Order: sequence, then structure tokens, then C-alpha cells
Amino acid sequence: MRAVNPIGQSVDRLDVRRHNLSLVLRQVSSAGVHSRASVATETGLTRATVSSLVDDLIRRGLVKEVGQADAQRMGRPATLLETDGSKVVAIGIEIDVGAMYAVALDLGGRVVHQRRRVLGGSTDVDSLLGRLVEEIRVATRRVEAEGGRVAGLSVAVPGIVDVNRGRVVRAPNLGWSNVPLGDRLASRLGGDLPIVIDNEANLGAVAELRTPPMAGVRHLVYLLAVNGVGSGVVLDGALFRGASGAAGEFGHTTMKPDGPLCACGSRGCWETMIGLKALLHSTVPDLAEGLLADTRRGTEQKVQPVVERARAGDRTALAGLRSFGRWLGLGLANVIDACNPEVIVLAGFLPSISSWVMPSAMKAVHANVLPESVATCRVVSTTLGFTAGARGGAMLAIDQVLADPTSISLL
Amino acid sequence: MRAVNPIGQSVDRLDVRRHNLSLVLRQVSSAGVHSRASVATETGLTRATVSSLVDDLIRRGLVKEVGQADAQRMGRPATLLETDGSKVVAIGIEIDVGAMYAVALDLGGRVVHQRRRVLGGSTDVDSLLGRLVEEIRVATRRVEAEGGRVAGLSVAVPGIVDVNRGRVVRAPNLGWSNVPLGDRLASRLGGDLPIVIDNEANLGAVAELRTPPMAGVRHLVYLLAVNGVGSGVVLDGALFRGASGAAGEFGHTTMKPDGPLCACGSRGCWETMIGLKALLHSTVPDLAEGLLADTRRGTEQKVQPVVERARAGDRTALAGLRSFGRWLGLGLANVIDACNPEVIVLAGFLPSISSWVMPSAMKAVHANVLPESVATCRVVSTTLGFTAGARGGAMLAIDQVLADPTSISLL
DNA sequence: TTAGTTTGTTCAATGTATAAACTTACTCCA
DNA sequence: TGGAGTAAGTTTATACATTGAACAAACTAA
Repeated sequence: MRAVNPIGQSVDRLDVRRHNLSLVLRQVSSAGVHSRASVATETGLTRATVSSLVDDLIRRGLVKEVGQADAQRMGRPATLLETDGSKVVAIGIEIDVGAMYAVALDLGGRVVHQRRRVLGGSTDVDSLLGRLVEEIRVATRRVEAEGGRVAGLSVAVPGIVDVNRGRVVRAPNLGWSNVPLGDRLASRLGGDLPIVIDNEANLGAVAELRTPPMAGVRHLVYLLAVNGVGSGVVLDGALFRGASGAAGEFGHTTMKPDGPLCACGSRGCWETMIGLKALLHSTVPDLAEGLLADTRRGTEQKVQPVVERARAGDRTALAGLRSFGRWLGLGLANVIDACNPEVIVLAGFLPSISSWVMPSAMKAVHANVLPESVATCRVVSTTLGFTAGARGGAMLAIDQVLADPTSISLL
Repeated sequence: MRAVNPIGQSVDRLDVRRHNLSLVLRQVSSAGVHSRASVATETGLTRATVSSLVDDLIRRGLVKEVGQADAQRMGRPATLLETDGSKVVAIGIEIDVGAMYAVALDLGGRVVHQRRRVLGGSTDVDSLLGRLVEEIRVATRRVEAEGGRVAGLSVAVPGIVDVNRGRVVRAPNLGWSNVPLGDRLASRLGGDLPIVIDNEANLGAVAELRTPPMAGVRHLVYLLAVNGVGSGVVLDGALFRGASGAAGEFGHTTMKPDGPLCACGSRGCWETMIGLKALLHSTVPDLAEGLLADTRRGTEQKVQPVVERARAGDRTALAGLRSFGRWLGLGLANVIDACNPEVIVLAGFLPSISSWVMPSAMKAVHANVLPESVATCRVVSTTLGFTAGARGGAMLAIDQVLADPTSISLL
């Protein structure tokens, strides 16, 4: 992080070139069919300039020609362009309590590698770091075997992260505290690969934002309920982290000033009403403590009994889910009043119980949100499942290349 | 609002010139003493380029030379530069229930005109529009008499505003609903003056952000308690308005799910605990209804009895203020958890009761916020009083000129 | 007076986007 | 079969903003 004049940076012709190279590359990597001429009309650059920029990108190995367009109409058929997928790839890895998930994405967002690995046993820093390095090596070998090059790496962590320093401040579920993960990874891996460490909900929010149904969305909140409740907030198209990386901690906003004690130390946090513990206690009270103590089950499996009893029509379960839904809705209403987003994406165990909780949740939302905000906001379930964090991280790493194609020289 | 390619805009050498002109102009208008050479080192441009840009700005009437620096050290003394205050001015007006306040600021942020006018009687659209136009004419005449030119106009309104359309969606205290204020003002004034209509709390937040003690602050929440509770949110240095302009409506977040009915229709909103009505009922219950009904008193005067009784040691008042403080603190804790700002600025009637409410408020904040966020956030009282909205609006209008000096041609 | 220092300007070089003319490669239609 | 029409892509000359080096200007120090 170099110091920047608060008033701004000077710009010269090299910056113009950089900017327009990025513009063309991003256009080519976007959905749809592209040629030099179409990119010219889409970006406002002239065909001559686009030709020059595309040549540059081809020489850099970032774009390639992929044959001619079908000459249906009149005129010379276009030469089709695509990002050169085999060359530049970013790896995203998500660490969770029971498992590790890795993806590798190319410039066009295509998945070129993915692997899920179940982790038994300890979550201490050294052993997880070892497995992380192993997973990165596997992905890197795979990418390089196909002639590609890893241009960036991202790790999604369930906890509070100091993004600027690549430091995990606190990750209760892993039992981590103040771990300089970025530095330790860099020294284990060698080289000078750019490494991004971020919170899994932040990266999940990025992944959701880039998902086709979210096209055009600029404000999105990703609500991830696993054990605790975390969230990733995208405002004006960019991740919002706040002054110290703790923005969007809706899970610890107070919903009931004298409510039950939360793990964070204060009372009546939203998490005490819509966290896993609250869900299990109110829907399957007889099984709750046993499930919570079981370290071998993932969140998905811990919620399974709730779903089964609800399907079977169990009274306690259904009543518990209705009440859970009301608290969920009250909290969502506060999220909407605060952020006025276009979309809230529910993730973690929420999608699996949504058919029982959403009716009462949406009722509470409508009763508690100003009419101006509620009309613009829709609440949906994630379609990415547990892969969101890893994908979002890889996307952010790919963004670095897209933002400055001159940073990577394959010449 | 022209349509923009979501991927970006092309850039050519004219954009480079525009950007660097803006950069130099903003540097010259910033605090401190400036010369061509100092601007060059501060911006990273070469002295040759700065010379060319400064000449351009001087020809445009935006910058002027103001003599030589004292030649204290070695070398040729610098030619000092300043923004040419007499030439370009922006007017900001704030409409409140009992009064109207106007300021005019020049490029350097200096106040070149200000006037407060008490408004008796009706707040209906036509009569207020007439007074608004009158106020603008007075300010314009004053500015033009001194050889200046009005480059922008802003109106701060207590209500929800559709900024893109210059439309007041709802302003309960004025009794306005769906008023196309921007268009009506434009047709009354003639010309093509850029007009910004915005919420008073949003503009207040901008003014506070630009205040010297806030130098370097990028995330700020301005909490304005008058009758209701509004707020302006600055994130990453820019106003955040949300998808439909209703972001930061913390006053209507639910603090007590089955609490008292709020003016907005739902129950237990924060406003029902820290609004004027709640304050008066809990501190001066015998006077509350009378004060609330009195249309001739401003908010300031309505709170006066509370302050007096508190000073006199009245038990009820003091207990009411403590309880008010606790609810204030609980809500501030939620604001901090949501936005993780560096500063929260309290405005409206809050500063006048702060000495009684802040102890219990800060206690509640510390008990309910995650330790990561609370350390980075300080809570302060406004220093701008009722002028904040007008000043912030004028600042935003000036920003338009600073952002693109080529938009204004005084050639 | 002379050397040293800093400010500000001049001017050729560099390089990027543009516009217009040109080439290429296809379809359409007689 | 071939000429007109059309669109894609390239070439060429031009405009112009920043740069860097050299230079002129205006001061201090000794």
C-alpha cells in the first residue's frame, strides 16, 4: 500500500493505454460474442484503436482469435475474440471447519480446476497451513500442466481479517487469533504471487454479485449463517469493509436489549436468534446439544434433522421455524433500512430451511421496513452453495489482472 | 444521467487533460500555500506540465497568482497560487420547518455570503418555493455584484429525496409528498444552472466530512435528530444513498420488536426511543404534549426546558436522560456494527443534551459493539449546527467544478 | 562578484487516440 | 459470373498531452 495523495494521482498517456487495455480485456472477457468491431462500438473506442489494443493483448497472451463469425448478413465476417483461457488463472481456496475447497478460474471466469477435500482432525494453524499449501500445489500443477500460469491466489477464512496485512485477526471456529496467514503462505510458497486473504462472507458476496442473475446489481448483502452469522456487503459495486474491516457485522447487532448472552459477550445479538444454536434449540430441543457437540458433522448435516421433522409435520419444529423466521425477518428489515440493497442473498443453512422460514420472515420484513426500500429489495437463496467463497476469491484475483493487463507479461 | 457501459468508459488525451486540470485545481484549492513547483511535487506531475495546466486554469478564471513567496531560503522565490475566489461560487440552501438558511461558497471553500431567515406560517410547496427563489436571487445578486458567477445550486430538504430526479419523495415535517422541486426551481429560475436536491442529513454528512478535524476520515455517519431521526452516511469518502436513496435509515431500524408504534407504521423503531417526542415524554412529562404541539418553537427551543431541568437537578429529567442515553448507545452500537465508521457525528438536539446522555450511551456502545469496531470509532457532536446542510450542498456543487474545470468556461 | 539553488518556461521527443482512406472478405442480385 | 453493397479490419497522417533536458529568471550566501 503506497501512500497516495488524498487529492489524487496524476495521469499520463501510459495510464490511458493501461486503462483502455483493461477496458478492452474486460469487454472481451464479459459474456457474449466479441470481435474487434463489436468491442469498438461497445466501448466507444475507434476500430483502429481497438485493433491496436487487441494486438497488444494477443501478444501478451491474454486474448486469442477463435475463428470467424458465421457470415449471415452482409459484409466481411468478424474475427471472433476470446480471453486466452489456457494462460492466466487465479486460484481461490476456502477454509472451513470440516473441509477445504479449491477452484481455479481463468480470465473468462471458466472453472479450470476444482477439488473438495474433507478435513478430519485439528484446525491448528500449522496443520491447516500445510494442507493449504498442498492444495495450492495440486491446483498449480494442474494449471501449469495445461500451459497456464497462476497469476493470483486467494484464501477465504471464516473470521475477521485485516485484508491490508493479510492477517486473520480472529477466527473462533478455527481457534485462530492473530495469524499472519498471508505472510506465512508467501514464505512457504516462495515467489511473489499476489495473495489475498479475506473473510468468506465478503468473498461469497463477490461471487454472488458476478452470478448471471445478478447482472446490473450494484448493492448486495450476502448473509451467511453457519455457526455464527456473518455477512458480506457490496455497495456501489465494491466490497465494503469499513474502517477496520468489521463492517456488516449484522450478526452482532442488538435485536433484544436484554436477550440471551451471545458468544461475543453482549446480549440479544441477532446471532442469538438466528444462529445454528438457536435454530436447533427451538426446533429439535431434544437433539440440539448432541448435534452442536458433534464435531464430525458439517453444518449441512446438523440441520438435516430439522428439515426431516419439518417435512414430517412435527409441531415443535414448525413452530420453532416460524419464530425463527420472524426474527430472521426483523433482522433483514434492519439490514434493508441500513443498506437499502437490491438483493439479499441467504447462504449457509438458511436455504435448506427457507421454505418454512421465509413466509414469516417476509411478513416481518414488510411490516418493519420503510416502503421506499422494500420495493427495491428482493431476498433470495444462494445458488453457489459452499463454493461461493473460493469462487469470489479467485474472481477478485482475476480482477487484478483485468484491471491492469500490463501487470502480467507473458511476452 | 446518460447510460454507461457497465464495464467502463474509454479514455483519450482530452480525458487526461481534464483529469490533470482537476487534480491541479483541487490541489490549489486545498489548505496550505501553493506554487507551481509545490503542486508539481505534490501531484507527481512535472513542473512543465503544471505550468501548462496552471496557465489554462488562469485563463479560465479559476486560479490566480497572488504575489511572491517570501524568499527565505535559497533559490528563486515561488509565485503563489490561489483559487480565484471572486469568480466561481456555489449556493447552498437548507429548508427547515421554522427557517431557511443560505450560504455561498467559493472554490476555496470560503464563505462569501450567508443569511438566515425565519419563516413563519405555512410550509406548503408554493409559498416555500417563492421564498426559496427569493433567497436564491438575493444570494445571486450579492455574488454577481462582486464579479462572481453562480456555478451551482443545492437545496437541503428534511425528507426522502430522489436525487437523480431532483424530486422530494416525502417530507413529513413540511407536509410535502412527491414534489418535483428540481424541475420547478429550474423553470422558475430559468437558465441551466445545475441544481442538486438532497436530504439534509446527507448534505450535513458531507459538510462534516470536509471540516478540518475530520481530515483523512473516509467513513462517517451523521446522525440528525430533529423531530424524527435521519442520517447521512459517507463510506469510502462518498455519500452512500443505496439502491433507492433510502440507505442509512437507522431511525427506523427495530430496536424493540413489540415496542411503541412509530410514525412510519411499524413498532419499536429507534426513533420511538430517541426522537424528540420520546425525549420530552421521558424527561419533562408535564410539558411534553404542549411543547410538541407548539409550532412556533424550533427544535432547539423545545429542548430548552429539558436542559434547564437537568441543570437544576430534576430527578425525572435526569433519569429520563440516562434512559435516553442507553437507547441512544444501543442504536449507535448497531450503527457501528453495520458501518464500522471512524466517526459518528451527533446533530440536531443531541449536542445540547450530550453531557447528560453520553455517559450512559457510551457505556451501552462499549457493551454491545465488537471490540474490533469500537476502537476505531469516535462519537462527537457537530460543530456546524444548523448550517451543515446548506454548507454541504454548496460543497457538492463546488465539487462539480473541481471535478471538471473544463465544464465552466469563463474564457 | 561569483557560485549555488530553486522557480518557472521553452522545445524537441514520445506515444496514444482519432479520422479518413484503404484493403479484405463476405452477401446479394442481375 | 461479376459488379454493387456492406461490414471488418488495417494503414496512414495528424493532433495533442506529458516528459525530460536545457535554459532563463530571481533570489541567497559568501
